[in-house]
Amino acid sequence: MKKITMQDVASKAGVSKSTVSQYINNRFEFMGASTKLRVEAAIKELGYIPNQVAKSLKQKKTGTIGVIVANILHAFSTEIIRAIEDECERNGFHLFVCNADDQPEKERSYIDMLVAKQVDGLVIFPTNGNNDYYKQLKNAEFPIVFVDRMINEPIFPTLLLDNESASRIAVEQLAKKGRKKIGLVSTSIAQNVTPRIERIRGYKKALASHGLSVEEDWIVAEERQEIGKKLQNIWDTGSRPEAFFATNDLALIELLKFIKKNKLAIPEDIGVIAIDDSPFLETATTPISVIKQPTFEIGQNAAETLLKLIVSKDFKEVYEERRYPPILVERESI
Amino acid sequence: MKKITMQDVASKAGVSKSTVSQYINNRFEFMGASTKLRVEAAIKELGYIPNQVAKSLKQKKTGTIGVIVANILHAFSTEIIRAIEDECERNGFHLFVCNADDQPEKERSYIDMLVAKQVDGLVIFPTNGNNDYYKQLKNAEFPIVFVDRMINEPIFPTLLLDNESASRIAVEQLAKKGRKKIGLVSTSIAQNVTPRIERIRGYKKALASHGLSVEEDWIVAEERQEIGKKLQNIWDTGSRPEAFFATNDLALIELLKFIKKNKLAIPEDIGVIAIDDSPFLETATTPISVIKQPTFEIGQNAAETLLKLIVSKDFKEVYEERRYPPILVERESI
DNA sequence: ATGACTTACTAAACCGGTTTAGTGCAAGGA
DNA sequence: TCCTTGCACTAAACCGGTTTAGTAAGTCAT
Repeated sequence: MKKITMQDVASKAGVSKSTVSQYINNRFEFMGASTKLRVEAAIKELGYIPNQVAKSLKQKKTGTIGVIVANILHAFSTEIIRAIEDECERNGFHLFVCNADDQPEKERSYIDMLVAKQVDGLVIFPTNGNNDYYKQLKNAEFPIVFVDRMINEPIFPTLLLDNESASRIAVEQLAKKGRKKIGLVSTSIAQNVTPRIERIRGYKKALASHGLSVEEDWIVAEERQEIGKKLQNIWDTGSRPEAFFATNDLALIELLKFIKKNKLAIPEDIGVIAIDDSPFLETATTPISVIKQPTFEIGQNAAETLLKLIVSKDFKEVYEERRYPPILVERESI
Repeated sequence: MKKITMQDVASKAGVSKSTVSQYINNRFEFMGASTKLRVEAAIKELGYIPNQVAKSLKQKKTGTIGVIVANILHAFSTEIIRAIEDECERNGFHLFVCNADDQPEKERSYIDMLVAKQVDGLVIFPTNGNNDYYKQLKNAEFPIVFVDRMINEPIFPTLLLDNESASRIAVEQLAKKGRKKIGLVSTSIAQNVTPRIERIRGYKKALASHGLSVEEDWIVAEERQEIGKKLQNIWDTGSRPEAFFATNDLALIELLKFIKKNKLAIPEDIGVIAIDDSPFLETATTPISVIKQPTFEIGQNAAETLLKLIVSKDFKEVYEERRYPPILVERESI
C-alpha cells in the first residue's frame, strides 16, 4: 500500500502542496473557505497522515527527547521516566528510553545515536565516564539535564535528592530511639556514583553530630551479591551494630535477606531504615520505615527544565544543582 | 554552532557528497585508497555525525519502534520493556516508550503520533478500544506485535502468559495443602483485560477439576482502592475462605494490607499465592509463594518477532497466540 | 588506433514536508 | 483609467541525506 503524501492530497483537492501545508499547520488567514473544505475532504478521504520525519528534517527539530537511565528496572528510574513521559506528552514530545547499565561506553554510544537521530534534548543519569563528551555537547549548545547524579563540573542543570539530609534523617530516627551502634548498607561505590557517596558522607556527618563514632567495619558498600556475605561476616566475627541504614532498595533487600536468614526480629534485635519505598514494605510484619524520594516531582521538573532549555537555548556557564528534600515515612522498624 | 553536513565534509575532502555517502555506508568497492583517507580525515576533523532524519526520510525506515504499555510503573511492563530494549539495541533499533493508562483514546493518539513519526513497528499492550484501528493498520501492512493481552481477532502476533495454567497451578498448590475454600483477588475486570479474565476463568475451571465449588462471593475484582473494603466485607459478613489467590501484584498488595489490618497469620489463618514476583516477597516473615511470568523471554521474543516482521513484511491472515508457561516459586505462604 | 571494459567518481533526482518570494486578480482610491 | 492594496494561492528552493544514471580516464585486446 502506497503511503499518501501531501502531493496526493494537493492533487485530489486541486490545490498546491503549499496550500495543503498551510492547512495542516492551521494557517487559515489567507485561505478561501471552499479551498479549506476541499483540502479537509481530501485529507479525510485519503486518510492522509503527515510525515513527521520530513517535517523534522526541514524544521531541524523532532519533538523527541532521549532519556538515558542507569537501569529501567529500578523503581526509581521507572518513576522518573513516567513523570518525564507525562510532562512530555502534555507538550507533544516523545521519549526514547535507553539503559546505560552504568557503562560509560554504552552511555556514549546511546548519546551518539540519539544525537544522530536529532533528539531535541537529553535527560541523563550520568555515569562519570563521559565528562569530556558532555563538555563537547555543552559547547555545541545541546540541551541536557542531569538527574540523580552529578558530574564534577555542573555544566548542565542537575536535579537530585538532598542525599545528606536523607542520611541525617535516617540517623536521627535511629538515634531518637536510642540506637547508638548504627551500620550502613550500600551497593558498590567503586564507580563513584553520587547518591551513594553522598549518603555515606551524610551518614558519617550525622553520626558525628549525634556524638556517635563512625565504625568503618559497619559500613558495607559492595556489589549486590557480596552484601550478604559481608553482613554475615560482621555478625559472626565483629561487634554487632544495633541498627542498619540501607541507602537504597537493593541494599535493603539484601539486608532483609540477611536478617531473615539470621532470624533476627525487627526492631527488637535490629533496627532498619532505608531510602526508597516499595508498597510491599508497608505490608511487612514489621513495616519498614523509609525515606522516599519525590520521584515524580524530580522527573516532572527535569522534563520542564529540559523543554524550557530546548526552546530558550539559554545556556548558563554553570548551574547550581537542584536538591529535593527527602520524605520520611515513619513505620515500625526503628 | 552550525551543524556539519555531508556537503561540508565533501568540500573539505575535495570530493562529492555521493562519495562521502559511499564512505559512510562502507561501500569501498570503487573508492581509491587516497580518497578514502581524505574523507576519513575530513570526517574526523569536522566531527561529522550523519543526520539520521535525512537518511530515514530517503530510506523510508527509521530504525525505531514504539512500545505502548498500559503503565510503565508495573514491574511487569518494565521488565518487558527492558528485554525489548536489549534486543533492539543488539539490532540498532531505538525505542519510544508510551503509557496508554488503559485509555483507548490515549492509546490511539500515541499510535497516530508514532505512525506519523514513521516508527518501523509497534509493540502494544492493547486496550480493547481500538480494534477497528488495528485492523486498518493491518491492512496497511504495519508491523505490530501484541503483548500480555489479546484482542478478539488475532490479526497480529500475540505473546502472553498461559493464564489458565497459572491459575491452575495456584489452585493446585492451595488444594495440595488441603485448602478447600479458595477466594480470588483481582483488579477490576470492567475493561475486559485478557489476563484478568483468563485468570479468573482458569481459577474457576481449576476449582471445578478439584471438586471444589465456585463461591462468587469470594471473587473480588475491583478497582484497587475498593479491594480492601470488599475483602473486609467478606470477612465481616460472609463465610470466610481459607486462602486467597491474588492474580497480580497490585491485588496482592491490597490483600496483604487487609491481612495485616486483620492481624491474620500466613499461612495459619489464611493461605496466599499470587501471580508476579517481587524481591520483597522473599524477605517477608512468611515468604509468599508466587507464580512468575517469564517476562524477559516474552519481551525478547516480542522484539524478535517484531523485528522479523519489519524486515520480512510477511503478514499472515491471522496468528495463533503464543503462550508462555508460568513459573512456580514455592515459598511458605500456602 | 579503436572499441570494450574497468575503475573512480559525480550530477542530479529524490524522499516529503516547510517556507520564501512571488503571481494573478479583484476591489478601492485618486 | 491607472495605481495601489489585499487576498488567495503557487512555484521553487530547501532540509541533508541516498541512489541512479552517467562520465571521464585508464587499461586491454584486437
